[in-house]
Amino acid sequence: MKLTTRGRYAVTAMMDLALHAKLDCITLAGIAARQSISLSYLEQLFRSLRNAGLIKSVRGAKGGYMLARSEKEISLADILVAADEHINLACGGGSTCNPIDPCLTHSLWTNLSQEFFEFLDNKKLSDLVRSRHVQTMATRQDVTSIGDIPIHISRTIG
Amino acid sequence: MKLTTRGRYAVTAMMDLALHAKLDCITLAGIAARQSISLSYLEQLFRSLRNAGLIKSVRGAKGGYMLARSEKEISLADILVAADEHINLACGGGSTCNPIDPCLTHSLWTNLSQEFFEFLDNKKLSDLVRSRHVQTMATRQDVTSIGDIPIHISRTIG
DNA sequence: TCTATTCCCTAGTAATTTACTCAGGTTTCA
DNA sequence: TGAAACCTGAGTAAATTACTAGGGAATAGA
Repeated sequence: MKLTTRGRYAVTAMMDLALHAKLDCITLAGIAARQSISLSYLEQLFRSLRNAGLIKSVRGAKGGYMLARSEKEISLADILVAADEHINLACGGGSTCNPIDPCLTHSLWTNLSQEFFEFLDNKKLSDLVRSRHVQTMATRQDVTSIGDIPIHISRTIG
Repeated sequence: MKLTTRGRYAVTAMMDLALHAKLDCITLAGIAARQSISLSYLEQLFRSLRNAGLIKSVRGAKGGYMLARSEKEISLADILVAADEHINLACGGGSTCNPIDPCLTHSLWTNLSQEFFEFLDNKKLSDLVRSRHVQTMATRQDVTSIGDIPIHISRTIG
């Protein structure tokens, strides 16, 4: 049971938006630099987020992105679903499981998926950006991203 | 956020064990037939479940498998973890995230993983097999699996 | 109007993971 | 002894993931 990079990037990018696009829209290039995410990949991701109505875009020079609604009205579930990160543990519905003859665990997964969804839907973007850790990180990123010099530290440290 | 077939099979097979191996051990071939799972694949899976101490095996003719401990002492988390279905939403820890310079969402995923784990650890095998739906299914499978004729219904129905 | 900047879109692709199959063991009961 | 069952390692096709490439379209400012 894991999350793909896509889902993680989506949440990271949305938090970046919440932290930095308070008054004006911000560019994808900025997010890409701050969060060390490929620009092209982010572009694809942002199309999904935009289609889902979570963000709005301004085209052209001085353009960029900002949240389409308040931080309080965007949940983790909203973001993950928008990023095609379906919260669905259920069986695909192959020949071993169909409406007439469901598999032994069918209702188990259906119910669990629902519970997970509700859990994630109760975590709002506003809650996420409020944490101490995120606040510290955001300030640091504002500083270190000047000049777009990504800082890479070898994993062998520590 | 999804579960792989492996994790689903593991839970299905453990439920089958709980339902059918009450007094004596049961064969993998039986589980494979009842649950429409490939025998070879089940063998691999059962190796993991056995290594994790969830089931015990009896080799030789008349051999088979049974639960290694009580249904009440085996949780959904136990099964999923044993099946390599790690409950870990956290970032892999690439160059963008390390102990010194963690990514923006690092603690978020760590905490969420923990909450999901605890949730799944509270669901015991005994709870799962007690549901009405499972009881009905189990009885049906006892009957329909006689002669090992798998029943396949086209997905186009309905 | 031109040009740089930005979003927008489609298509491809290498690497990884998944869900198996295959081909043999080994152990035990009858 | 031989059938029934577990046990094991190796291989592999298909799907998925995490990107890259290469353009196009809209807009601000000169």
